[in-house]
Amino acid sequence: METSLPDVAVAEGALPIARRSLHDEVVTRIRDMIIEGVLAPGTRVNETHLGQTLGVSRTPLREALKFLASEGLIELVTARGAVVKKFSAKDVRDMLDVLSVLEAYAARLACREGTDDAIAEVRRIHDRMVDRYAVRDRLEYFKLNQQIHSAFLRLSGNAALELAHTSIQSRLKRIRYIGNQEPQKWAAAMAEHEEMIAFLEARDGEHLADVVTRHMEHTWERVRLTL
Amino acid sequence: METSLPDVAVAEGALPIARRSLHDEVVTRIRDMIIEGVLAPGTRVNETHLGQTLGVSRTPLREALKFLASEGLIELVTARGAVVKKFSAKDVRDMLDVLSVLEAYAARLACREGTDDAIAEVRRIHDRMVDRYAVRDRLEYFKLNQQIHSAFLRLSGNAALELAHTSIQSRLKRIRYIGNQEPQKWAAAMAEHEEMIAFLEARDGEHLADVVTRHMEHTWERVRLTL
DNA sequence: AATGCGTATACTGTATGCAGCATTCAGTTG
DNA sequence: CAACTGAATGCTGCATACAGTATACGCATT
Repeated sequence: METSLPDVAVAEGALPIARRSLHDEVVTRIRDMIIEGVLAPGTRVNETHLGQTLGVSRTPLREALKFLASEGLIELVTARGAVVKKFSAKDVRDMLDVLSVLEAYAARLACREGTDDAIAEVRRIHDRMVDRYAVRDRLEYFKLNQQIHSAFLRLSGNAALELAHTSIQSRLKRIRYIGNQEPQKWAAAMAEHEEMIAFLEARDGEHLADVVTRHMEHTWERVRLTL
Repeated sequence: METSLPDVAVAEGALPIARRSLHDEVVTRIRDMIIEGVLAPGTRVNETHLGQTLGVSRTPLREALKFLASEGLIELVTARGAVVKKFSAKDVRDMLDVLSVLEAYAARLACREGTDDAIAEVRRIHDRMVDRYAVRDRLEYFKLNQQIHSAFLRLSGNAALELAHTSIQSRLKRIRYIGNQEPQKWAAAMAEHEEMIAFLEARDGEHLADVVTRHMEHTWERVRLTL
């Protein structure tokens, strides 16, 4: 027997085949539909109809709706089914306030706990985002922006914090996507991001927390007019 | 026609009949089972079996599980079903930290936004809790304690804050229930609650935030040994 | 005896069917 | 003509049935 050969065929780098369950797939699809505005707030979701659109039976669809209801994106009314939640200006303001509190806390943690590698990874995403900004690719910019926030939260090493953040973020996606239309405001947001990454690399938690809070305040100003 | 009679028979005071859907009922039942320890962490949930226990078919049961998964109480593994989540000491510590941040923020809001009536209501629950403490009724004390925290969060008037708090609180219920066994620690927790209600009534947000943070820190000390 | 393979069993994932409630529209009555 | 009642329709809520996958056990093989 050739000793150099491994006993079993194990592909080191190979990840397990990503087998997303149908309801998981459906969850993200419905989320996207809400973000894109296909499912407008206040809309009553017809299970049979939406099921046919997605090519899925009602069962996994219903399971997905329950999941989204727990996230607060959808409201379940007894015997009347699922309704896409409508957010008032106050609701949005409240969510941004909570997000602000969470991110400020995450900022301090990230500067303390984040590994150099992980911070470098955030920098890489940031640079890609700068590229997208340079050519004014709004959709890609938006996606990378979301990625940065997620990566940033992950730096904190606090899973509960990450989950709470993700839940609110998911509810706000639609609104944030609509906002940020004007070039000036976009540029301002970009500048803040530059500040943020600098403080992160300097591991200056307090200043980073300040910028993050300010950033969220400005997000409100960018967004409030669209409500 | 007798003019004093109302045109239509409308019962002013009568509330609409509370019709909870089955899956909603199942959600709370499963939560309770986890808190009581009937469903131990790490347990794989057998849908057929649990369904028979609750006298429910698999459909609403599965829907309830999806809901709880979104809350983070249960983990969904593809083709292997639902597993009751196991929390490490770090997980618990992290959750308490986030809770601390959220409650400190809620404290400031509550002192600013809470109506006198609402604060009086919290006081009433508090007094009932004191009664239960006097006779060392642990279960009732525990329930009222949870109620106070909920009522307190509601004072803030921020729904997103409340939702985020509830979600984490729900995950911690089991652990908090086990903790607080020792008379000394229980007494200390009680004393902190006295402080809290006093600052709330004085609408002293800063001091209230301090006490809340301290309270959470002590909760960790009360709980850490049971992990 | 231990290991690997194949089959059987059991459980999850999805689809479909049925019952009950909400909504709407038409008929009826004042 | 207006308002109310009642039936018909459509949708949700739940149960059951079927298909696909994981797990466990036994058998064969080395």
